[in-house]
Amino acid sequence: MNYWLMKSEPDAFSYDDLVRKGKAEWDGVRNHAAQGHMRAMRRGDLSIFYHSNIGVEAVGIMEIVEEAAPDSTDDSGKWIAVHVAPRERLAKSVTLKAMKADSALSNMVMLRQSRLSVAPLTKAEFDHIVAMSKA
DNA sequence: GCCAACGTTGGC
DNA sequence: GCCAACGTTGGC
Repeated sequence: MNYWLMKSEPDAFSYDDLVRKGKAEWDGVRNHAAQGHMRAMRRGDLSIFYHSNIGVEAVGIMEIVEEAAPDSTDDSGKWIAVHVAPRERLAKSVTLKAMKADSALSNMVMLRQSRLSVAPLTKAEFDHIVAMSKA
């Protein structure tokens, strides 16, 4: 199983919105690196849900429930999307500041390339963020 | 609102 | 195929 981190601006689509819907298409990703990561996702993989711009923090865990398929918001046929479902909200959100300050996360792809909206996490990084949310 | 990082576009 | 110009993302 693989682990991921996916960003959304909460005023467009928040973790609460995902909980309310129960399942959602993660659409609108128009970056080749991020698309590559989404193509590599498998059913059952887990992802951190991260709020960008507002909050700037990891807020929940979600599960990949459907693998890459054409993005319904794309007319060109070039882009794919996956479907996700909420797993659990983090007891305490983990801020970008806290992640940057933690040496255990110094190689995290999202910290090294802040504009990437879909990024892989190692199992150790994923577990570490979850542990931080419980500290 | 500003700016750094980075992706895309288009001229050559 | 290079690179300047420009647009977008996202943190602050």
